[in-house]
Amino acid sequence: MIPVPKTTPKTTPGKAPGNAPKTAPRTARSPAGGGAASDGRRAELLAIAAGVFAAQGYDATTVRRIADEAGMLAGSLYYHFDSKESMLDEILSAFLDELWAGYEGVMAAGLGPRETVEALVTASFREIDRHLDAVAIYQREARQLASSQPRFGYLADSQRRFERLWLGTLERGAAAGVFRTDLDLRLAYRFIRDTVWVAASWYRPGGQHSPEEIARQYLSMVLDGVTVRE
Amino acid sequence: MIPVPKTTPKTTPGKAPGNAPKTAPRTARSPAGGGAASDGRRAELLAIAAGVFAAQGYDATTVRRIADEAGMLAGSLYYHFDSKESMLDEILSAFLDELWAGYEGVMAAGLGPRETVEALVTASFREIDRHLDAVAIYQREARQLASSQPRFGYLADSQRRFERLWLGTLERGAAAGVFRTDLDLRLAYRFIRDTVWVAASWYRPGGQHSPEEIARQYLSMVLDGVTVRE
Amino acid sequence: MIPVPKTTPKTTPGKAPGNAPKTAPRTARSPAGGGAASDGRRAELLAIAAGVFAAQGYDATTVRRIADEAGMLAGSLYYHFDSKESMLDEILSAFLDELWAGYEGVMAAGLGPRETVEALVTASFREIDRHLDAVAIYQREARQLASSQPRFGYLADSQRRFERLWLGTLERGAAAGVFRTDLDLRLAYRFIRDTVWVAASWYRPGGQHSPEEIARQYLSMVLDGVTVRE
Amino acid sequence: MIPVPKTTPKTTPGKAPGNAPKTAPRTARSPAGGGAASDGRRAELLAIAAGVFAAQGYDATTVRRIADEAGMLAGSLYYHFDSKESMLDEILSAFLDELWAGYEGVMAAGLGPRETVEALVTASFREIDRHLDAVAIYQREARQLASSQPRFGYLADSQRRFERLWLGTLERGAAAGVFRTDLDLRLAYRFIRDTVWVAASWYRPGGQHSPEEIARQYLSMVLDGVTVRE
DNA sequence: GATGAATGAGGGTTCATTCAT
DNA sequence: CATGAATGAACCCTCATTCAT
Repeated sequence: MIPVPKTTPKTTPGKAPGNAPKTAPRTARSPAGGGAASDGRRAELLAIAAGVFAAQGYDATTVRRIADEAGMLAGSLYYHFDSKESMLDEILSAFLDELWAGYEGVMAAGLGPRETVEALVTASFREIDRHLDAVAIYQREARQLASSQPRFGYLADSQRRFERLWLGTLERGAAAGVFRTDLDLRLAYRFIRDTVWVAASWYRPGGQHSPEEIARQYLSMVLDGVTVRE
Repeated sequence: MIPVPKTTPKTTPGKAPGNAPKTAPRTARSPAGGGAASDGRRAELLAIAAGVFAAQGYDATTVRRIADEAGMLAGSLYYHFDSKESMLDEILSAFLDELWAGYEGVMAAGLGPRETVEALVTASFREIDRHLDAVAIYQREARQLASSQPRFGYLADSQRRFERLWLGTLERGAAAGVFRTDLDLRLAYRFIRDTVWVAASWYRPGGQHSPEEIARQYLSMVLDGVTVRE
Repeated sequence: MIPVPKTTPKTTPGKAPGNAPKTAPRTARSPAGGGAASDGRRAELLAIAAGVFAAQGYDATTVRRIADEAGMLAGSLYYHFDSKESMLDEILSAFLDELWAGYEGVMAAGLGPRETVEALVTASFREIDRHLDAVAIYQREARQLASSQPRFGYLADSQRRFERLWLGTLERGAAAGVFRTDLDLRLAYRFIRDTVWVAASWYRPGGQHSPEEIARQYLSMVLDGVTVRE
Repeated sequence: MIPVPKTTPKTTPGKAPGNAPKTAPRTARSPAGGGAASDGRRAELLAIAAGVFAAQGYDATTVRRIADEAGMLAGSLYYHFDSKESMLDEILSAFLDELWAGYEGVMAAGLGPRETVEALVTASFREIDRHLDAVAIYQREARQLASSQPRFGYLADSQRRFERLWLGTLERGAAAGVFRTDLDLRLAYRFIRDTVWVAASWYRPGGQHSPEEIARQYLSMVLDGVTVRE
């Protein structure tokens, strides 16, 4: 059994802390009480937007299309969001926030290298299951966004943090004699990373395999290979 | 050593045969000499376009940007190509043509399952090395193009053919006791496929590792796993 | 000393009589008490609106901006006013009403030509002092409003009435030998008119000079010139 | 007679030198030979735009309206200009360039204070005659543009330079005993400045009076007053 | 082969206004 | 009285594409 702590919602933002919470519409004085009422609508709209972004690509998605899907007019979206870009921003940063919450839970558990890898991969597949659209969008757009728009600098930050976390784990494992030492670890890192996340391109929630089951099989291949061991 | 036949340039179009050859400009008065003269320019322009498509995404790329990069005005591109879309089309189909030429060479060699997998993966990395931009474009745009534009139906065809080829090989290997039988083969197929092609997202030609070396390490991980075998 | 009667608030609308008084909210259930209660709020809102219109221009001013400044939401303004345009209308017509009240007081005093000019100019500067925003708005927007929107026809009426009043006074003065006769009187009229009103573009209430002091210096220049008389 | 040197087109930009010349369309490589061909069209379009801006105000003018007036579609304007704002920029800076060329000619002539004032006023009326639309636009929009858009900072620069030039001349005149010393010179400066430029609001080229004739009468009023000197 | 100028469709966004609560 | 949410029209601008020269 792979012990993965339930996604403990510590405060571990993927985005640098201090960013605006991005919750309330741009009212002069937003209503007291946390705005729990309109938050539902916001989340709903973001989910719709994420779906369209994931299906058509961010650039190819028109704001009118999102509005159509939401049963409103294009202009009405601007009551809830500043821009198309800010929708994308919220989708991606919400995803990264959750992802990192999960990862930190794993790291806090103090597991051995192999168990850490298993837990991280499992957590990743869970995140793919929960944030499929966001993951797909991330895969397609992150590189370009991170490199050309300061606003999305946190994507590059997250990337770097991600690499440190994984490389560190692999190095620990290699040093401990758990992982092979004849591999280029950077290559191995990319191998595992891509292996996991690209799954978002074909994974459909509610399908044949649960995220955990997929994680188990992926881990089995990654850790032990696809050939028969004599 | 993994024996992979040199990419034999048989006529094996990724696109269904019968498609227009897409070589000569559409002008009534095409340049004398059978288009051999301007072919260099065409290829040059396509390479430029592929570079921009790969870097910015197809939708985000403007025809003017391509023209700028080529030192001409946007309108001038239309002497060489029917449309932006047809540039994309040529880039992708040229890539698939070459890819399939390589794969058919492998299959014609009649190797065993494991050796076939090795040869296919190596051929794939060679293609990534030679057609990096096209591969990147393919990764990003293929799904959407295939599903929404009849013109790009050949992408879906190729995808299906690709799956048959790989699944067949894996099944042969499983039946022969070379590959593990406790895995969902479809999952394994996706695992290997993605693992290989996503490499295009970070691979840079002329870097530290040759395509063959990368292929060797990837195969080592895929086939034998990353953990130490006792 | 220039004798100018205190702005006697006679009922002398700049707008043609018969126009709606524009006081009470348009609601069926208007607040009890005859609207006296909310009149303060109305006036307050109009002052705010006038300030923003003057600072940014009518077109460039958004209703939201006014509402922000008033600490309410844009839609809430529509409880008090029919439209953005009607705010402008009220601001301008209130200003013109007061202005004409002052002018009529002057004319009723039956002064000589020179004294009339002095009194009119002084009254004008007083109005600039009291209705600075309205004057600035008037300067910037009146011509266009008057010529393109029937609703603002009273602006053109006022303009004509204004010209008659001034030209008449100048003609009386020329006939009486007080004013020079070698000038194009229409030119002189425009000269004086512009000279006075443009002051609104730099005048700030509560500054170094009182309106009366400014009027005195302006009159001195207009009547006697800036060169030294031998 | 007031001796005013013909507007000598020295290189005296109202805008800080080093600004882009703003002439050629945004071609990769603009045609050699100075682009004299398309410059005509640019100038034509700018004149049209200036006319509409002057008549309706910048904010109230739609790009479509300008295009209509030019017999083209709105989008086509963007082949010639970067934006609506850049049209405004070119109109205003071209006007200021010419104005300052004229002023420098006057100052270079080394006239006495009174003659300098006469020459400056005459030059101003000439500029109003030649650039009526630009002057009208300037009057209406300059303050706001200068204070809120860095791009139009040169408007504020010009304003300051203008004030120095005029105030200096007035001070010289006062010191020389030509102008009255009992006036607030800053007030006198504004008086003359406004008096002249607001004329743009009613002046129509080709009308009854030539710019020089209007200048003469204005100067007569400003310098000597409208009352009869005994 | 390439340019210069234009088209026309559409895209993101703004904004005055409405109205149920 | 005021809010929250939405409307719908219009706006500036972009861009693939065309075509006479």
